[in-house]
Amino acid sequence: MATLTPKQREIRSRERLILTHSVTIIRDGGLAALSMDTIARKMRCTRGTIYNHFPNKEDIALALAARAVRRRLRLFEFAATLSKQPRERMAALGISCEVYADDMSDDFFIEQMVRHDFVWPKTSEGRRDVLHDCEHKCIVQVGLSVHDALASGDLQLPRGGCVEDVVFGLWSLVYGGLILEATSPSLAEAGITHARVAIRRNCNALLDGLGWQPLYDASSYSKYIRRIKPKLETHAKEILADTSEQADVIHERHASSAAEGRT
Amino acid sequence: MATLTPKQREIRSRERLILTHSVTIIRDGGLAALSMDTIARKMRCTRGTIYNHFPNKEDIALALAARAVRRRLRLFEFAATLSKQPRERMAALGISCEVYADDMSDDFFIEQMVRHDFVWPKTSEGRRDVLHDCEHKCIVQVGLSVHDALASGDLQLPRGGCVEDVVFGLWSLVYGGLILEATSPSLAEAGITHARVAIRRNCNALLDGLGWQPLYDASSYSKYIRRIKPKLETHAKEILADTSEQADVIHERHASSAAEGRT
DNA sequence: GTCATTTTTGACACCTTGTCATTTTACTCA
DNA sequence: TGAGTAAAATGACAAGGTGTCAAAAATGAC
Repeated sequence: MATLTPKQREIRSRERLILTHSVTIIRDGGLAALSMDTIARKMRCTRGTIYNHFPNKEDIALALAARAVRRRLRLFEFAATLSKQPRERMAALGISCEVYADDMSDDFFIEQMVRHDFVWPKTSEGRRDVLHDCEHKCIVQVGLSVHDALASGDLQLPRGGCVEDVVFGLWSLVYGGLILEATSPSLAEAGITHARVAIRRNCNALLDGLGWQPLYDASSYSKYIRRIKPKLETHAKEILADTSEQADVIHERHASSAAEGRT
Repeated sequence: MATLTPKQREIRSRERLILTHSVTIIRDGGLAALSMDTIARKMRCTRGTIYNHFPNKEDIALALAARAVRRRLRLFEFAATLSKQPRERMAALGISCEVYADDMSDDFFIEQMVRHDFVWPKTSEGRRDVLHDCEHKCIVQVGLSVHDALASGDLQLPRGGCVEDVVFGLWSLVYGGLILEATSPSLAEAGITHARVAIRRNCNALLDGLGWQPLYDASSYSKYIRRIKPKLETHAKEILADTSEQADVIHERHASSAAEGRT
């Protein structure tokens, strides 16, 4: 069972091919354009074949989302290595979100799309778990820097405050801000023309409000960002280029896939 | 043209009936359960009749969303009357968001749903404009309090900062937080069990970070919230009970609807 | 009560989904 | 190399949704 026949290898690689084609379809037609038929036509096979790999298109979207979160995690992990100072590391994590939304925008969008009522209820539980697991790890990663700040004394939480609340605040601010930027056409009209700048400033204001040392200093902050942003962008490209990661096969229509994929 | 025949009145009220039934359907089956067929069956008529009022189900959802934002605006406007002190007024606006998400949760959810790729592109431009207009007014409402704070000297913006950025920050924090609370199952798992408390604390930290006077004081803050939240809840109920607002008829299939609804 | 107008109807053509018996293909072993 | 078996690919199917439109029914004016 160790060696795979050519056919088996073809099938296995098709998993990835389905995802690749799906990304293309979603990119230039939105999630609405993704149908088993569209994919099948692109792959020059019939719908039935695709059903051998995924139980429905929602699960394909979820597989894409899972891959997206996995990539995001890798970017976060890299960002966390860029500085020893907790507040700088938080800044790096914040910027990595920007980079994620810009340089891995397909992934950024699919993550949102998958939450929707039309998609979420139809997805399979197993794959949902994979997604949650990665998400959790992302949150933990951010939490580590907050813990470090506490340990080093840079940050003192107010009575009743906890690490998770801080993480949640930054997460809301960055994610909320990016989503608003992406989906609220009334934003520009409301005078918010540089959402990114505003998000950065607001994150810093929040951390300052918590008394996180050293407090925000415009020049050293922007100097630091200028230094690390290119690194993050380069790393994002590397992550995107990395095709080594195995597609997580969960669904099985024929018993064979199970035997081949697990035991 | 001033007086309406019984038939005309029936047709006009049906618009509202469609929306009412749609809310019920969405509430206990999600937006995915909403189909022209489902509505027609509930209303004891055929799909064709509904097409006389709305060009597609997406526009029904958008009409619901527009009504939702209109209600949100009314709640905001009320919240703004609750205190003369800018920082207290900001708190009232923040709490009104909580009340909106809790006591007008159908409206809160439909607002999000409508943004989605499956819905947005299919909606009619006219109704999208109505939505944007209301949204804009909501933002302006929050902006007024920030301006007041500047005028009174309670707040001094940092070099390069602008009112809109502050509004955007609070908006991201509250909206982002509420959305995360509603859609991220990994939240609890990550230790964020009291999202509402966290959101409040983070908003205050953000305002403190900007130096907005008077700085956060736990006891006076919670005393204030205890005083105004019931008022907001009562007002929310009143808004929900108010059926007077005219459904904004935009779509017309028969020329008659246009003549009746506009000139 | 009749007639012109407007509304409602239901059948239509079209699309997408998920299933499954049947056909085709690939691998194994002689 | 060829036969047999196991697996995968196929395409036809039923179900269920959309949006349209000619025809039927209902309404209100006279």
